[in-house]
Amino acid sequence: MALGIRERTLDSSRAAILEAAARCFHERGYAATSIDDVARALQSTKGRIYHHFESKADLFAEVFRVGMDMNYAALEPLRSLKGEAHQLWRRFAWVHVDQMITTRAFQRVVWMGVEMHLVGAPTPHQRALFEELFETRSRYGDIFRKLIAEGRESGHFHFPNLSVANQLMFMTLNSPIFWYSPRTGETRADIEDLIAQVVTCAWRGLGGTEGTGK
Amino acid sequence: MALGIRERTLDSSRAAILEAAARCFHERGYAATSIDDVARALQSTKGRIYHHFESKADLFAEVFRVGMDMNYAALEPLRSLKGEAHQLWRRFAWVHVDQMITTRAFQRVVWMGVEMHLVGAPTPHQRALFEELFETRSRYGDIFRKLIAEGRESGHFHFPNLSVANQLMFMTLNSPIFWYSPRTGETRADIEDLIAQVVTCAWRGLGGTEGTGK
DNA sequence: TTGACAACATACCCGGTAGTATGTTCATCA
DNA sequence: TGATGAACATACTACCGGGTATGTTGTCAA
Repeated sequence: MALGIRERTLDSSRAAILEAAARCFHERGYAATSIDDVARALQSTKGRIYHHFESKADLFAEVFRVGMDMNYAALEPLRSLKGEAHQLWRRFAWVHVDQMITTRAFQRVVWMGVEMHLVGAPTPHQRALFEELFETRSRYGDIFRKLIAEGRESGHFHFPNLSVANQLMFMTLNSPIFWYSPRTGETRADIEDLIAQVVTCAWRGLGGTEGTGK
Repeated sequence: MALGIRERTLDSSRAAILEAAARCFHERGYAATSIDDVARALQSTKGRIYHHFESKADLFAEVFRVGMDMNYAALEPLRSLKGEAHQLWRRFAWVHVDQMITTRAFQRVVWMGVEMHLVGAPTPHQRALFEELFETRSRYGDIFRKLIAEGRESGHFHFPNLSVANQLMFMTLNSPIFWYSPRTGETRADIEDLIAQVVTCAWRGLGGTEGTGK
């Protein structure tokens, strides 16, 4: 049975709201963004948003979830790859940085969510929701943590403390969400050049032996 | 003439407010922090804060300024040093990271201020004030930018794009404001160990030749 | 000692915002 | 074709937070 207009528009309407919310949260932060702001960005009104989302915190959580889902989806094709950890790391890191650039509004929300922790989640339901999202985010981080730990054991990475190295690595890989903004006339090649610089910087930071990364 | 109680307490009272404001902004962000929050942190009331500061934005700006002042003050003893750029960079970077850790609440506010740009500064007076602070921050950044540019020319650093390298470097050096939190029983040696890891990571990221940094 | 003023505390105002209650429209289906 | 409900828009409420107006107390100078 073919989908009716309702079924076809529902997801796209939700998606449009999430997109606008991501942009607003990205630009102004969570607290400084009002639901009316998001509605204005949609050329719409509050009613539409509250029809699809229970609360502001819930909307934020959904943006967070979508952002994480996009990350997992982007990494998925690589999960089955076999090979040395440090080489896998480079491919994973590349995809991650690509995500940070191409979906940066959502990724910024993920960042903000991790930063905020449980501040501003009054109801138990919301706390549980966020706990679950943090868990998801944490498992995502573990993918990379595991790779650099293995890379160190195999002698391809060199750093004294795993947790610190992991923090510093993610800082570099995530950094485009703070300083990247699209330039007019920018090509895919320009972006890939940027990605390469970021990945190389993180690679070096991990003490990766020069030249063997690519 | 000896200072009266008023003169002696004025600065310390202002300083206490700035300290509390820095902590609140650090923990909850600018928009989510109310003046009452800061007052509560001081075991005090709004009246005290508005007696010393014109507005919330003004208070924030002052915290920003103090943070930047501390950075400049910390670097000052090194400004007269002569030597090769890449070696100077390491000493400057060390001091910078130390600042990020030991005065992280203020430094986080500086970060937030740069992030917010001019959003939420409605009056021309506030805009001008923030413009000046950004200018100060920008000049501070130029100190490092100049060093890594010279270090590249002398063949000690290797990176394709100066602006990108500068961004990535600062991301690493600033990162403790996001992930560092003091541990119980932590010694100065522990902190210096941390600083060393951060500086080394940034050094490597810049393509610094291994071993010559220390 | 007393007037003046700094350094607050208290009480209040008002605009903005999260959330709700109530229309309104239009597709779908019996 | 009329009833139903999804997908909104509109109108409203309650509250919070920035800012102000007005006490209150202690200090200092004359």
